[in-house]
Amino acid sequence: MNTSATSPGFVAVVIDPAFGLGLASDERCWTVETDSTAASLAALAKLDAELRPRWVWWGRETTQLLAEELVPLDRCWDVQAVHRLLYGGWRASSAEAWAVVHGLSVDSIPQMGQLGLLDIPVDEGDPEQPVRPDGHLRPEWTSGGWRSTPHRLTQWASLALEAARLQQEQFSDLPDPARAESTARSESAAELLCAEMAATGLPLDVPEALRLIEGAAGPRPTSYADEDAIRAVRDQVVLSHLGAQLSLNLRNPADVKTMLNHAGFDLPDTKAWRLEELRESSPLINAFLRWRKAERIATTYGYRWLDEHVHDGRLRGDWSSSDGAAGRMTASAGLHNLPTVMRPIVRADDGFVFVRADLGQIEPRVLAAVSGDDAFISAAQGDDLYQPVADRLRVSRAIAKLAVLGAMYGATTGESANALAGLKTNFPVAMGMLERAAEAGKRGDDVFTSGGRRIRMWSAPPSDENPGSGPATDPAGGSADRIEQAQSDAASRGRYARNAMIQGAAAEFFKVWAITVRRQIRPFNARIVLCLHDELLVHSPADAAEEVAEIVGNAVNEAAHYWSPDKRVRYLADVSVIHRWSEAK
DNA sequence: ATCGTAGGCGCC
DNA sequence: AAAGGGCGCCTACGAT
Repeated sequence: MNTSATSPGFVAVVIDPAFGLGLASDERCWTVETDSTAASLAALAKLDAELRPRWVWWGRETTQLLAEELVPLDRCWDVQAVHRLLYGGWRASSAEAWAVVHGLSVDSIPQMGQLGLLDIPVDEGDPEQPVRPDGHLRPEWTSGGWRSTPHRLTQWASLALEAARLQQEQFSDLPDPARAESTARSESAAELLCAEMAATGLPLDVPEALRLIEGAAGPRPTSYADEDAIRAVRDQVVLSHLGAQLSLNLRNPADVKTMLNHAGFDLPDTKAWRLEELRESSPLINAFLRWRKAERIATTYGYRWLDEHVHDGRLRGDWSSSDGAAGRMTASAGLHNLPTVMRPIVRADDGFVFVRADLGQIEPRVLAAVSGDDAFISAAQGDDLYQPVADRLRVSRAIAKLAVLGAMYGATTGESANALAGLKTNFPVAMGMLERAAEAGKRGDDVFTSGGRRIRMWSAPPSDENPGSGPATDPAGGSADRIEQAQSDAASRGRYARNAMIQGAAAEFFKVWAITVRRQIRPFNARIVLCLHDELLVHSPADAAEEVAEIVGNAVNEAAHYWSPDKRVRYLADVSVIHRWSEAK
């Protein structure tokens, strides 16, 4: 099927800050010479308005430049992001994407530098050509050589174009090529959004952050000795509950187990949820749990974190539009796991507010949509999905919720597993879809999300291959153990595949929502500053808050229209206008 | 010294 | 109510 009549044509672009733009379309290659990055980006924006193409670029090196100046582009094709969609996993270099679309093994990708003694010398051909005789991209080019001359810029752009065309062709192998291609477009725009979030940063109230850190971790240490002393004071609060002068390290779980043993508690591990139940009955455990909270802030979100990741009142980290598992966004620098107690420090600038929104019950709703289970879809038509499920199963809402979540996560024991039988009889289509994914995973077969993302499975390494791997375990490796291990690996792959169908589909929906918001809030000078799996935080001028909030809410319906395989499923967003992140419900 | 793994916890 | 899926980041520790 040819969609080129209705969709904009590809134009590939590479940007060299010193020189200008290298461009390639199906008809021609050309350059736009400029004397600065700003001029290059201005020229690009002008071309975008004139040609209205779908921009093709290799990946990060381009999106980073665009994001720094916030160039307002929307339609794009990010070869590295599309590669992750097609191929799965984290690896996403240009050389890798190139190799895969050309059917070359990624293991044969040439590296820069000396030839190893055992390497078979290959014909490297003409260094002026970006593609080697063996078909791989020349490493000297991928590592920056592409920008050394104007001619090379256009060559490099035409290769990006070729890679994109080949990626497009590869979608024809998927069950729904048109849908996968639309995922490729939204994933590409999400990558651009990620680059913008990395450049913009999350506004932080630094004085408040310092107060909070001091409360948990004590004053900023002035020396290593001082740091030790402060730590000792923190530890002493817990250790003082132990009558004897036991020498133990609270940061060593084995020591903690010993400590609890002495106090009369025999526990398999020291996980917080397990200790939580004993909190009331033991001042020691209570003190220890409080210690762990403080220790978390002191070590992960303390002064070092502030110094390393917060500058000019902005918390900045790397953003990736799709992690290696199911395609959720990831972020570093604590952007995705800031403790709730620290959320008050996320504060809008003066004259600005946050428009915050989260999707309600998104995972079961996408399960309804991607499975096409009529009974489940009908449960997903109202504001609450779990109550209708509970009514059908004749159980409480709490049990129904537990069962649905358990079905998506692959729970095997407890209450949720008990209720699973009810789900299977009442929602056979949805449960069957999950079951099939789990079976494929157990076999080691890749599975695909609704939008066409490959979920790559792994298999247990053959145990006689590398006998010495792993920590000093029994070299004999009893075969019963091995079988048990293989079964446990298979079960683990089953849960992984099962969950990836849901987590991945929810991530696809979320990204369509986010990029829709990104595009529509631009005229109001508002920006997305945080994406958290089902939650969006928009930094908006205060006087535009109402309009931005309306856009964010409406964009859910647009995302549903664009993405959802079933239009009857209802998607909900809770939207609020706040000054600090902690004001969210 | 440096590396990989395990246990743990933060968020969803 | 039970403890299942994902990620990043911390410390401790054993192997190299």
